[in-house]
Amino acid sequence: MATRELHVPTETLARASGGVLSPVELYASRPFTMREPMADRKNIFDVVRTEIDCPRDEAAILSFWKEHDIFQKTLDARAESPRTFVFYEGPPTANGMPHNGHVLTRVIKDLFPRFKTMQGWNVPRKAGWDTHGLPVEVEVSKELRIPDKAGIEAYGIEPFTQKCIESVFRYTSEWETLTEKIGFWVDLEQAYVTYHKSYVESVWWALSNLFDKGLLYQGHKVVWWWAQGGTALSSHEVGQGWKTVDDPSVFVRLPLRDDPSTSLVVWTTTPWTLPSNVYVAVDLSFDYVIVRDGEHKLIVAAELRERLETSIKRPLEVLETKKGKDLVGLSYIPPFDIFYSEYKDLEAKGKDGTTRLAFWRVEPASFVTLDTGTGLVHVAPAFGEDDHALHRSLLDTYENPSSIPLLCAIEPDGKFIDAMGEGVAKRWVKDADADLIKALDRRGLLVHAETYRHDYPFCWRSDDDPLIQMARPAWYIRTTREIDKAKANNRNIHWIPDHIKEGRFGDFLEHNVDWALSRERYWGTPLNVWVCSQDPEHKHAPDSVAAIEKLNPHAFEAFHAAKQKDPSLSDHLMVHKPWVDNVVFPCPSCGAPMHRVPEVIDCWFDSGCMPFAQWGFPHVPGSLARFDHSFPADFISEAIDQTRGWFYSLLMVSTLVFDESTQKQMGLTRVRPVPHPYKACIVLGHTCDKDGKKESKSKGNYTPPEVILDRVCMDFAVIDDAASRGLQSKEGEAWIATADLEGLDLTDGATVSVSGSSDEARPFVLRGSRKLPRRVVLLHEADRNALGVEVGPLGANVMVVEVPRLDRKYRVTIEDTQTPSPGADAFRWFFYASSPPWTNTRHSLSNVRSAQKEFQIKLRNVYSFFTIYANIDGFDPSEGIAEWQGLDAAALASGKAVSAIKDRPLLDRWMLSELALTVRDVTSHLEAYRVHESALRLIDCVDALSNWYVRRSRERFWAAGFSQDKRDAYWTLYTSLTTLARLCAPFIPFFAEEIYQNLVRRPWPASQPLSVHLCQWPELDEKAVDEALSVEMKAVRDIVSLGLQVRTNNRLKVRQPLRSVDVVLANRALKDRMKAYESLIRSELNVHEVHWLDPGQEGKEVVYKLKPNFRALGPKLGKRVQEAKTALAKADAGELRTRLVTDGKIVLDLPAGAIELGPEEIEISVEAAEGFAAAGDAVGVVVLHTTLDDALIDEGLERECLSRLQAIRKELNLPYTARIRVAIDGSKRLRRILAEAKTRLAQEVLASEFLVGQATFEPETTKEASIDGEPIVIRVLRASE
RNA sequence: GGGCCAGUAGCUCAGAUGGUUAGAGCGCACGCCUGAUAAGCGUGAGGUCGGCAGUUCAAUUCUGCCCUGGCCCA
Repeated sequence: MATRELHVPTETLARASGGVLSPVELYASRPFTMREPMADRKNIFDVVRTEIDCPRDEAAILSFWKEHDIFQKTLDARAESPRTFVFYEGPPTANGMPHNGHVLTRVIKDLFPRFKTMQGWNVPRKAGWDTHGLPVEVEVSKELRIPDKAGIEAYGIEPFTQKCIESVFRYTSEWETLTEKIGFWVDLEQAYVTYHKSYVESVWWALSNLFDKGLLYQGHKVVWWWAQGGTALSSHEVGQGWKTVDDPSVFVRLPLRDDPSTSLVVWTTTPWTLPSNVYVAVDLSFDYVIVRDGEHKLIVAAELRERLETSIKRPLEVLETKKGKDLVGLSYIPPFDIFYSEYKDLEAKGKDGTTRLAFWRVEPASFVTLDTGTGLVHVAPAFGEDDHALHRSLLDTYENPSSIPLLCAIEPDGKFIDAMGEGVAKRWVKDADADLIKALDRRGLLVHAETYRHDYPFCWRSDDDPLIQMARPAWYIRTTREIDKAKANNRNIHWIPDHIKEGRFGDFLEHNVDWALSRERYWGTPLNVWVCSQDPEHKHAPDSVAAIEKLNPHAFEAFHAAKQKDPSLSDHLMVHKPWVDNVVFPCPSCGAPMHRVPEVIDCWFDSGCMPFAQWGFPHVPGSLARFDHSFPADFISEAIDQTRGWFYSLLMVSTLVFDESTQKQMGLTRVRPVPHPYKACIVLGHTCDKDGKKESKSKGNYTPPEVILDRVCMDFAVIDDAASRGLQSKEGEAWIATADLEGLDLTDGATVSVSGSSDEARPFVLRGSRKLPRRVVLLHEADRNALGVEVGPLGANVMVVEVPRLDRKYRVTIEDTQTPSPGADAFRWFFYASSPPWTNTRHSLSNVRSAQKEFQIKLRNVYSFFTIYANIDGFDPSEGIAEWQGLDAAALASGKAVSAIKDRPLLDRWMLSELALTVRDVTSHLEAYRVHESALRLIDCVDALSNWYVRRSRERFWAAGFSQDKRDAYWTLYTSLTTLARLCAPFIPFFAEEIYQNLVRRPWPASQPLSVHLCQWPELDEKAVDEALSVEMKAVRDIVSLGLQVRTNNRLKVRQPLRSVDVVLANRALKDRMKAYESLIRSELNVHEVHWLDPGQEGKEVVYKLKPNFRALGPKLGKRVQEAKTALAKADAGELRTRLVTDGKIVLDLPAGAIELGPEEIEISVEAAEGFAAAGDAVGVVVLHTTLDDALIDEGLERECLSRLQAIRKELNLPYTARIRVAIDGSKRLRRILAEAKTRLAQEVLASEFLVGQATFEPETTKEASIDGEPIVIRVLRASE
């Protein structure tokens, strides 16, 4: 027997001080071979190891795959297939560590390509990396301690982008390791990278295409602006930073120009926007009142008057009521006059020929509400989104929009312009609020000021910096122009779950606004728009470096020169800032030099170009064919947060770029109809902790993937009694948070291995406490010394994220060395089986283990059972057919002495039918992307195999000799296991491979495919399907279940045989078909006879119950159905039932008259009467005859003896085939029984000598016992042969 | 604040086009089995199907409102 080291070598632990071991290191420390011989070489199959250690087995499989390049072989094998299944890999960013959510995504993504490959499709799987964008810049800025954009400029954009390139692949090795270990087969070597020159040029081509179609334009966009960083934040980033804060809330009076004694009252929580005020908005239909407030008259919404009264604690007498529409057009004096003197008389000329003042007018708007404020809304188009929209819509009605400026009193750095004057100019807007309020008060314009608590966004990376909304010049894609096409495209996508189509995604398209494309940043695809220095209306969007060089062959000279100086300069930087900013070429219209606009683009646009940019289409030679071959994708999958991300960018780019004419023009072989670029999309939920909370690094409520994949261990910061919140440390004990204890799937009192900075790992008793925070461990002083650790400077206040990075002397690693991690298959299976993929998944080590036990371990037990007996019996599937290929029905039927399915025993036919139905169902589920359903179906099948087929067939495998019945059993089990191995292969590729290698490759090392992943997907064996058999077997299992229930209730152990059982079936039609199952029922229930009773034959142990068939009678009787129910319950059920059988109908007297009921309208159930050894449910009633006679008791005693003998065999730890010598002595009765049963027993327990009475040998073991009061002495010696 | 999703046994999840006894697995309790044995099997307890109204002969299922969690958006 091979032995296995259960402890982790100390040198491994020592190396672990740098963090979690890489798998390569980890597995290198474990010696093994692919097939570790566990038993005799002559065995046909390897014996399955008793202990379960999936990480170790999976590592062996991984190296097997690597050694034989199996992934590549699966691609090669299908390369010529006429059917291509297209999968797009949504690029992750590699500048963060992969987490459980990525595992979910990757295992779902992996499932379908594997399935389709086995079905014979060609499935290219090109990996990709998303490398651009603000997160990368932020990461690099942090590292370089650069606070803002000015800092980046000072540092130098060129070295900065260099740093960005280095940063984007910081965690690549972690990603690749994880990808490999979870068995995600994707072509990492050919991965596309969004910053690569070929990729950028593809994106340029797409943008150029949109530019030519007039879909790219420049305008203003109100953005959430991080003034300190000088950048806009994406909505996603804004979403991360909302906080509840107190802001000033001011009510400001704006005197009417024509009647300064009357004022509009507006309300705002951002006083700093008041200097930029341009309009006041009202709702046309609201009522407004003019009220008296001392010497002033104020205008507010009627409904909000009282609230204002309460705030200012003064009565506001109503003088007059007006409609909103009466206020429209009034002019007022703005609160600050920085723009007033210059623009107060600026006129706007309407397209209708009218003339009006451009600014400081009351305008109607739909966004005015009566929730807060005054019903009069201060509008500053430079800031609010609604404000800006109102401004735009007014401009649209003017003849002279370009002469109407956008008034803005602050600079992009968030500071006031000089015109604001002393005290306010150059101040950060939020800091100036108080002074602005004071100024308003001084000038008598402040009606009221208070504070207002609300949610306000802050910068997610610098949470002291509030964001401000601000209109910025920006480039847009005019998505709204083609939104109907996008919607039509969406309607044709197969969304899983389908509510995404009309729900979240449809909704998003419904409220579509133009795509704000540009970013005022550095590390991104540069926007390829050049503007003429003579006439800014001349713009040009070249689609590639070559196109630029055509206009100016020296355009990239600066880059080439730099490259010559420093050959390590990445070629990809050529198309990035700052190099591309130096590119100048003559304007095609007038010849003047053109310069590029400064912006880069939204990196979501990069990702949306992935279907063609991954091939460098259309510039890279051969890219047309590759793109043509892989457009659109059959399948993509990402988490739900990609709805507005990748799902949208893909759809929108494809819709806009690849309209019919572009497809034709670019030379695609055929025009792809919608949907494109993806036909089906599985939308995934998020992974949560076991309490349903989102996994979070800072909270520590996540299970690191390594714990599932490698070793059950975690790092903890060391604390002592001083920081233990009252807990007392004890030598040999380690106290941690209960949540962490559960996270490791351990219970209080478990023994674990703890290692510190000294090399030695020591055993500890683990204790859980609710008082401790996560990721700290309380250790006794003596233990701290022994481990070479001490309390860190932060004590118990250390942050969870910091723990793994603590110096080795401040932390320990706690490991459960007893139980290996569940491994990659378990990780995968958990995501398939635990819940539908779009619901949030509660992930934890114990949940993963549970799911594994339910399926993989059960399958493993059956597989193990098979190898044990097949080896003993010498069952060799390859006997006589050494060149066998394939495993389908036809092939399997050709094995030696294989009987046709129809000739096999019932149980075999049933199992093969279940198997065939599983093939049918799993195939159709996968074809429709129903992951969870297919997993459930597999669980059912394995359960049927283990829990019924093997259980009921065990005796057949134990039988002496090699009868046809035994052969049938082996072939059935062999067929089931090898079919399941293939069905499971996409789900649990490692274990499927193990089964396959052992059960298929070992008998046929040459002729069968090298790997299960090179096999054909199982074909449905129609001949094996027998649905009636399934129904019948279900009934049998129910009957057995009832019988066992009766035994339990009456304390009749199964070892004691009983004379007979009576069965009354609810469904009489089943009765005749049940005969065939009698022997099954007899042996399961250990009874001699089964009697199938007709209704009426049963005695008092059965009662009938009648009730209406509500589904049938409800619509017919309406309210009276309840009366019928009462009447049926009261009636003599037995008699009515008989009448129903004889007459085919009954008449029921109801209060409102008699009614006639047919058999379809009544439900009859049988129940066991009280006081009998009987039980019943939907299938019928089972009655046991419990009287025992001497013969039955003798039989029971014989079985007892057998059981004791087998127990002794087990105690002696005998091999299954070892012979023994037996001598049994006991009471007279036992001696008689044993003498009669001698031959049978000897055969069962493999006794070469079976004596009743005294032993003639020196026994190895002697057992004295008493069976039901009968004394017995058993002596056993293992036989020499 | 708005939208979408989810809420069913201690846990993880099924299910029901509205039909009167709501299921499975795990866990727990009790027991069985002992040639899959650091396994296997059975039985049992455990649910006002998130809450409140409404529609209906009948609601866990349909409708409305509310609560909790998650995500997206403001």
